[in-house]
Amino acid sequence: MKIATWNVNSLRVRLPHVLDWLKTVEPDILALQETKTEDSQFPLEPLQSLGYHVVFSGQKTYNGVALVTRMAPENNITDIPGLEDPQRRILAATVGGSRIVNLYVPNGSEVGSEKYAYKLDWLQRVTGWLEGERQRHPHLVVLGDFNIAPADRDVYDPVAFENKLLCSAPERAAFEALLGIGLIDSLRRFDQPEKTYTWWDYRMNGFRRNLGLRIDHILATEALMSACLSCEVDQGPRGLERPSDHAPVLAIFGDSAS
DNA sequence: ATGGTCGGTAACCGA
Repeated sequence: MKIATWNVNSLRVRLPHVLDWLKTVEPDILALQETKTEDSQFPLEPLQSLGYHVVFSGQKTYNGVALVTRMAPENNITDIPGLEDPQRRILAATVGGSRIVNLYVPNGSEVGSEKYAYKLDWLQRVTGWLEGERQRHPHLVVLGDFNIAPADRDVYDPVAFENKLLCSAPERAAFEALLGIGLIDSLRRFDQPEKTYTWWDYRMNGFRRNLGLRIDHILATEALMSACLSCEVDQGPRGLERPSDHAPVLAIFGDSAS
């Protein structure tokens, strides 16, 4: 079973990349963020024609999440108790017996800003809800754009980013709290190339110079992780013409998840 | 040199 996450920064612009990637990699589940598409405008048919089910929660201009799945998604959720949020950032579904939670965590704008406070509050509320999800679903995957680089090795210049957005102590503590409910950072279960990142700023030739951060993650419960065979970043799509500023992250699970 | 580039949408905002 192949499970992936990809912030596409506008699904309509990135649709050719997404379709090519689905054909090449053939994931069982692909979680998309920043679709930036109202549900009435969602490009459903091209994805369905590849044999996928699709559920989505979008809005105009900003945010938006989707799940592209081989097996039919069940018990879909786009809103959680205790979080009245018009921003479309959460999409959970049960797929093939596993609970899949796709998150587009708020960016936070700047440490100390109103958006930063919203980010931390959002993370706290979502983590509280996920604790219940973890109890209800032994096979739980939480994946998406977390907008948090968990440690200094996830940052191309840790000194410059010290206590800056995406790296501040409260954000990293929020990420640790998420792991604390019983989730594992799948990429760190495996050896990775030096300086493995998932996002590179469009400016400054960031990708060519590998000036990146690792802010997109696939977390899973130990019951699933014990069957995880690999997790890696696919930098290929980031090098295409008109790329997203994020690369997909892909985890592969064997059959023996128990 | 404290910039720079995208996407969405129509002068800027958000990332």
